[in-house]
Amino acid sequence: MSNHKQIISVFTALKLKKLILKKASEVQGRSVNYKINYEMELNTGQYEAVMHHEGPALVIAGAGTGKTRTLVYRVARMIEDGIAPQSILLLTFTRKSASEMLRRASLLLDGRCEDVSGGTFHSFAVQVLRQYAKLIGYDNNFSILDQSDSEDAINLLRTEFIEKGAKRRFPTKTTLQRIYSMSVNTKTDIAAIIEDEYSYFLDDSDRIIGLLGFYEEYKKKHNLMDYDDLLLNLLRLMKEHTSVLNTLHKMYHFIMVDEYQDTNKLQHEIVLLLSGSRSNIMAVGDDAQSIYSFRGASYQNIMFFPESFSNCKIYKIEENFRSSNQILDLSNQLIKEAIFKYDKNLFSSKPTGELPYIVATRSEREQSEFLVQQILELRENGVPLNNMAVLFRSAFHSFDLEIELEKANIPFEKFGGMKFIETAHIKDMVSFMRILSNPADAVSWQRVLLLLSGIGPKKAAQVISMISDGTIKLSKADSLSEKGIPENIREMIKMISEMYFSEMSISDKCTVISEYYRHLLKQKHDDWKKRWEDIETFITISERYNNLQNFLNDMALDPPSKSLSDMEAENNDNEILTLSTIHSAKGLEWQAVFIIWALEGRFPSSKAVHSIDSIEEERRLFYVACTRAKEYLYISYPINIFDRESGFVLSEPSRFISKIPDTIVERFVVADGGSDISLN
DNA sequence: AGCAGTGATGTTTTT
DNA sequence: CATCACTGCT
Repeated sequence: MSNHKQIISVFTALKLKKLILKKASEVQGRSVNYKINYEMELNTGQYEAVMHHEGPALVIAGAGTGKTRTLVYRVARMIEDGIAPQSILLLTFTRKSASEMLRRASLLLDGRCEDVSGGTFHSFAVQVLRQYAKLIGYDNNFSILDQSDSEDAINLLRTEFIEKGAKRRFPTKTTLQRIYSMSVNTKTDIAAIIEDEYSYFLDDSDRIIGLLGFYEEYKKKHNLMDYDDLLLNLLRLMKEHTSVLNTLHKMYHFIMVDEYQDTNKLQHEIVLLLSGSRSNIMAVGDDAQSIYSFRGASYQNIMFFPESFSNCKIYKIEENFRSSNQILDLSNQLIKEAIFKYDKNLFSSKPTGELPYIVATRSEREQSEFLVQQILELRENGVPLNNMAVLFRSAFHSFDLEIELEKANIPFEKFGGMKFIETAHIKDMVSFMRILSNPADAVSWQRVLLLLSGIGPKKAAQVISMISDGTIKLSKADSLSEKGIPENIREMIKMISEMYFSEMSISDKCTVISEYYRHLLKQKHDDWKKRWEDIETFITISERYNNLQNFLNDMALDPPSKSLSDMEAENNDNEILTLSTIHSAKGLEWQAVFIIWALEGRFPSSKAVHSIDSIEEERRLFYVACTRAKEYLYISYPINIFDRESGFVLSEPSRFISKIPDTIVERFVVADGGSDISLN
């Protein structure tokens, strides 16, 4: 968003504020002539939340109770009341869900709804920081490190901290990054995190703390922010610069936060500051669906939300419009055993449906075969493929199924797991582009320099330090020959310099870079042809942008999740089956849902069984999975699976389903029926 | 000194 | 299957 536009929106917001107050006072007495008949279209719980006017509110909305609908109608209602769209801030978990809500609100009312400010906490933070980063010692063109960039940066420093000849292994870059991120997001000392969660690294504690301290300096020096910094620095900006906070208060008068159960301490603090003395804040969420504690989220945020304000209204929405009573019985049963929760019991007025199935198969292959068969059968019975989903705990759980689906010619789209943007070749391309935006971006330099043969960490570090101290500058003239730089590096810097000063469009720059990159790709990967297709997709995506920073923001915060083949499939909107991790399935619903690998050791994951808290989280995850289903729910697990990781044979069904009474589920065992598999 | 190739080792979930 | 740590090669 340009500066200019934001200033205008501040003025419109200010101008309309008087209007709001007048209207609101009118509302108290008699109802305004709304275009939408809210009372008719919503149930009581939803209606009350939609009509909530000013002051803090918490909406506890169980799964499938029309939480999104409530938010959509509230946006429409506020705009009907004359509130300036720009002064409403809608913070959501993904950017997709923000734009989807605003789209629905627009359909409901009119185009003004599209002007509501919205996005994720992270994208909101970037918007603000791009304007004010200077105030806290960053350049406005800072680069955003995603998780793997952050790991790479940590890895650079890691080697220096490894003790020679140590008996135990020093934590990997992934672990280190996780410790750091957890420490930031929960506002806890690194030492405490290690003690609680990584006690086997206790001996390395000092080294880890030292390393992560260097990591922080490194980021500052090279004008880099990781995901956690975005929140942290936004908070700093608001705390240390009242002028910024005041500006934000002038801009945003009403704040709504979706999926509040998945916010962490930093985000909660941001919300508190942002809502200011007006406290026009509405938090919406469901404590039973809190599934992001590994990222520092805490259901306590929602549990204790009312305590953060003096007069917080609480609305509860419990009527479920999604699932059959049979599915709800199972879900309620599951969550009944949870330890901490707001009391709630979902009920549905939907007609009676089938009992959920729990199906045991003898092998993984058989589980896949059973699914294929059942999917085809449902389809025969009129359930389209895009109304079915297969959900699983971890992305790799679907590998075997994917093979079977391909054999059976069932088109599918997978969410979660490895993303387009995370593949090495796309990361390489993004790194080149990031350098064009922030030439001090050492992480990107490191990445692209290592692509060259004969260049390792030492040489790369040397070149990078020459870049940061100005010995090497991006310039139109080739001034590197006298500095003893190897030919291939000179060539690369020359190419980058040309692009840096060029007036070409973003996609043209991408094309030039990709042509340079092609020979490196061929050298490195045998399957370069397949990867090259992805790069062509990347160029196509870049055509949509005319601002480099926006392009890079989106690549870091809202990357395209699908690879080329999936994108093509989407265009001819044929029936496509959804495969998804449960985390990525949040907020979605299907007529038929399959949950696979409901096996002790897989789900709950063997990594989660060590603590009550993480088992509780697995339970909520299972709950989320079940409540995605409208009519049909199939839970399956193979037995007698050898688990390479633990060296054990996994043979117990998931603890979450083993205690479910037989009156509310139907249990099956798969057996051979001639050449076919049949249920009995 | 620093790079690249090789065999052992662990593998959740995402903005 | 990718990452790590070691070792031999330049």
